[in-house]
Amino acid sequence: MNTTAQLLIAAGLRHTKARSLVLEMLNSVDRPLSHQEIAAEPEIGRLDRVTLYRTLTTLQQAGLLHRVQGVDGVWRFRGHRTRSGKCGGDHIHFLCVDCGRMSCLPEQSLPWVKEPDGAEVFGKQLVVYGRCAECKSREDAAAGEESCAPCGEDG
Amino acid sequence: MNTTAQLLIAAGLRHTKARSLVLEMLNSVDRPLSHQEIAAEPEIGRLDRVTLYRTLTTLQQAGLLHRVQGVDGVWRFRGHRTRSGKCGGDHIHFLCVDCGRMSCLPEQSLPWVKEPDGAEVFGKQLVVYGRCAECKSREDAAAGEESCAPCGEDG
DNA sequence: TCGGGCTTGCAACTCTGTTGCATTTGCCGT
DNA sequence: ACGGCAAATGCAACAGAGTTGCAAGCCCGA
Repeated sequence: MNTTAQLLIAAGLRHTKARSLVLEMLNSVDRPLSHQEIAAEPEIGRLDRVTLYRTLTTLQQAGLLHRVQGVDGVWRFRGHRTRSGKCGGDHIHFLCVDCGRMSCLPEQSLPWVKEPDGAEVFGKQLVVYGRCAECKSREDAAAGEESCAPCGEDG
Repeated sequence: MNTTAQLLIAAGLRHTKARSLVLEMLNSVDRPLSHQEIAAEPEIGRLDRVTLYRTLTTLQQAGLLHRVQGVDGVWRFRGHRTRSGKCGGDHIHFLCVDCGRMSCLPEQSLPWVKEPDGAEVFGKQLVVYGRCAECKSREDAAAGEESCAPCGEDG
């Protein structure tokens, strides 16, 4: 019995193939992955799309994952217990709008926010978006051929 | 010639019916509106969906609007020049996950964020989500009939 | 007024995510 | 080990946001 199975059982969930695969994968990566990225793993890609969505929801509700949404409207999931230690998700995230990869900025926590009068706050998320170092250098290298203005948001 | 037409022309855009209607509406409301909410206006609802999407994009790129995305994945647009003054969009937003209304928290600006090494930042957005005062009191009143646990994110 | 080109409308499509239902499977008690 | 049942999975169909291609219409400058 490996750690993944233990985590599932400890969370009061049944130990199924889908859950093992997904949890195993998300706990082995140090950034939040989208449904698409997760399904790119051959083993997981063989699962039904719906099963994957439901598995992710189940694991998240059981407290084994957290999820963040990018400015592309896509949810990304990350295991709480990754190789580099625990990750509670309570920090800023960076999304590259070119390659779609999201990364955590764990040293920068979320600011305190005063909620509107009478409102109840469930959560908050701060997403910084732009171009990651890899995409930037790739595009800078190709800039000689054609200029492509970065389409800034919040104009 | 009213102010809306002047704004369009000053931005280098043609003065068309669709753009006037949309800009007029967004500049008369003090919170960001989704495509759906904008199309609920009878005059605007008569426009084609695609036209409305394209109009919003055009106005945003021309710097007359800014847009924010909620945790529901839907973009919301707000005019820069509303009744209550200018709004640059550089503040925290609150989204009610019950009624879907987004509101600005103008007195709370976004924190400074250190971008990852080598990355280029286009923008950032901080969205706080929960239940607004109205929805909360409505649900609290109905709580006697059936209890509905708020499904917390980032579990 | 006229014509070029930007804008709009229409149809079809993509992508993310959800719902209902039948089938399969994990798991617990025997 | 086995049987039953609830939970999990797979399948089909759907919903909603947003996009693309193309033809028709409208703005606006000449």
